[in-house]
Parts: sequence; structure tokens; C-alpha cells
Amino acid sequence: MSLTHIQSFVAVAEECNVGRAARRLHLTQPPLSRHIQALEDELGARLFERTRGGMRLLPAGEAFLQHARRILAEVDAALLTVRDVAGSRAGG
Amino acid sequence: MSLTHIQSFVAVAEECNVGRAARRLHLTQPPLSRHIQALEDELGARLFERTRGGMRLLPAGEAFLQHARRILAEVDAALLTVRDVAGSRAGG
DNA sequence: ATCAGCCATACCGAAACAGCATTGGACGCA
DNA sequence: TGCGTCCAATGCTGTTTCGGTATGGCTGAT
Repeated sequence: MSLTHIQSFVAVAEECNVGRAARRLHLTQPPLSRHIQALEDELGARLFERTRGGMRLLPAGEAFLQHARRILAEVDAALLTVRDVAGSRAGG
Repeated sequence: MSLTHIQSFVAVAEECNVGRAARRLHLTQPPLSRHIQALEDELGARLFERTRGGMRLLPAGEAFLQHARRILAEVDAALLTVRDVAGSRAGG
């Protein structure tokens, strides 16, 4: 599991469409599709239902989405905090 | 930034020693040393002070450590939750 | 001087990755 | 039925990333 995979998952969950999520992430569709598969393999659970219209979250996906958002938010917070601490020291 | 880098950082922070942290992570010392450098580059802040005895956390490192632990804990929680949801459905 | 312990770096072969092209399934339309 | 469209999945390939080995620089102890 990688942060990239988690970002990909959130984008697909929000777009319900791999191609749109790929454009949003400045990526192409095939790698994004593989990210989702890799996550599902690693978690041992199907996260999306593949429908003709696109992707729809399954219960396991809904559960994972909540954690995924918290992980990404925590990463953002870490970046901000560290830069703040380092900046305040460097800047005086 | 990757989850691997974050794990490496936490291990080094706890061991205060790259070689020991590497053994704990079933890795060798050079890649682990590079993980720390990559993190420092990306964050734009020095996380450790290199001393004769090993590595000591700097203020930016202390700040990052708290977030790093939360990130890893959230990842663990995600794994458990998803497997639980999927398992309870599969198992009946 | 030699040894031991520490982190950093150069180099190399293997694995991972993104993109392109294509496949295959499902639907709408004529 | 046959064609065009929209979707995700897959085969392939060139590049990048990554970990391991070997080594270097530095310091303290004998």
C-alpha cells in the first residue's frame, strides 16, 4: 500500500469513473486502474463494483474511504507542521 | 513521500541509529539512510542531527514524528477495518 | 597504526511504474 | 444484426526507482 494508491482510490471514489479520476490526477487510465486492483489485492476485499457507468463503492470501499481521507489529511498536516517548525526556526 | 519512508523515519527516530533501524525493518543501512535524506529533501527541513553516536531528533523531526505515528496507525486501522467489513460479509 | 562503529556515497542489477495500444463487455441506435 | 460509443482491464515496452554490495570519511579506543 502506498500513498499514491490511496490518493488514486479517493479520486476514483469521488469521480465514480477511472478515466475522470486519472485526468484529475494528471495520470492515464491504465495505471490508475492498476492502483485500485493492487489495493483490492492487498486488502483482500473488493472496494468497487464495476458497473457499465463506471465504479461504485462497495461497503468495504466506503469503510476504507474514511480512513483514506484521514491518512491524506494527516500527511498534509505533517507537511504544514514541519515546514512551520523549520521555517520559524530558520526565519528567526 | 511514501509510507515506506515514514516507517523508516519512525524506526530511526526510535533507535537513534540507522543500522539498528535497518535490521529492525529487514533492510540494509544505505537505503534507509537514503529514505531519511529523501524525506528531509521533500520537507525542506533537517529532521535529525548526525552525531558520532548516531541520530538525534531535531525539533522538526519531533514534530514530524507525531504525525508519522498517526499516519501509520491510521493505515493499520484501515487494514483492520476493511478486512473486518469484508470478512463479516463474506463469512455471513 | 589498527580496529571498530557510525553515516554517506558510487555503482549495478532487479523490480516497479507510467504510457501506448489494444481488448472485451455492455448499451443505444438504425 | 451490425456499428459506434463508453467503460475498465490487459499486453507490452522504455524508463525510473529501489535495494544490496562495496567503499569512503570521520571519530574514539587500544
